[in-house]
Amino acid sequence: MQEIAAISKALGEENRLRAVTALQGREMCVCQLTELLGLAPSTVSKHMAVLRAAGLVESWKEGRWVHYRLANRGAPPAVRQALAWAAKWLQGSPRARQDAARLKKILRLDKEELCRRQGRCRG
Amino acid sequence: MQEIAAISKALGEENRLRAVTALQGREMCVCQLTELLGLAPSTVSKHMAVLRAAGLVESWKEGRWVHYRLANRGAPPAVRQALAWAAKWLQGSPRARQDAARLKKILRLDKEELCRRQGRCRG
DNA sequence: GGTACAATTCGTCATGTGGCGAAGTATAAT
DNA sequence: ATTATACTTCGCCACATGACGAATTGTACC
Repeated sequence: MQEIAAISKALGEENRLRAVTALQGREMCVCQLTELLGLAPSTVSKHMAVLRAAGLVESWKEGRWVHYRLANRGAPPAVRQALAWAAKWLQGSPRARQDAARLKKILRLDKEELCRRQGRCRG
Repeated sequence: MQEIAAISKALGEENRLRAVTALQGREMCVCQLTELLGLAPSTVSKHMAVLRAAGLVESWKEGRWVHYRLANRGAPPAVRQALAWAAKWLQGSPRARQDAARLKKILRLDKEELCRRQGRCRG
């Protein structure tokens, strides 16, 4: 029951739902998610930690970057079904559409430029 | 997206999951739920209000009693599917089993006796 | 080694949430 | 009308959570 509660709780927050939706069909690093969500990196990191603790996403390091993807393959059935549920009903949501448009632009930028846009590279 | 978040948030709490599980296939009044969950009536009432706001349960008055049932019929598909998901994966949970056993006994008592057991009738 | 930098962790704050008991509301019984 | 009672609302408290910036960590590049 705790596992089901953890999954539900993880999905019970708008910004995390936005992240999950953005990860539909692609991998993203934290800096891309940060740009999309418009939150501080530390905040995004915490959100992703919640999603990972619930088993909804998995992450791995590649150089300095940490990539996240949905835990579709090899995840418990309850998790897969929850993700499918969220994806299905968020599809038409205005917020999801809006994010999808912004995401397109973000994915076109390379990471250096992204960083510059966030104003954290001019040390 | 807010609706999906509200549904998830409502299900993201153990006692509310217990209530939803108990309502599987039956209606219950608040005093029965209170006995099952072992919480104060006011707390149970608040939990049920959250579930109702998310569209997961519906309630109606019958005399002094307020009955709750799952919002299966006529509810939005996202709600029905969420309830089905929760029911499916809570089935085997130890907590759910334990509650099911206690629930059997509670349902055998009539409401007067229930009230007496809760020690709120000896004004 | 030293610097740059993506990400996380830490410290802090404001707000949200779960819990209770007391007070209030609505309905039944006397 | 008065009392009893099933539930909700209100007021309060302790704790959880989302947000940020600062400090820390791990990795690449001089």
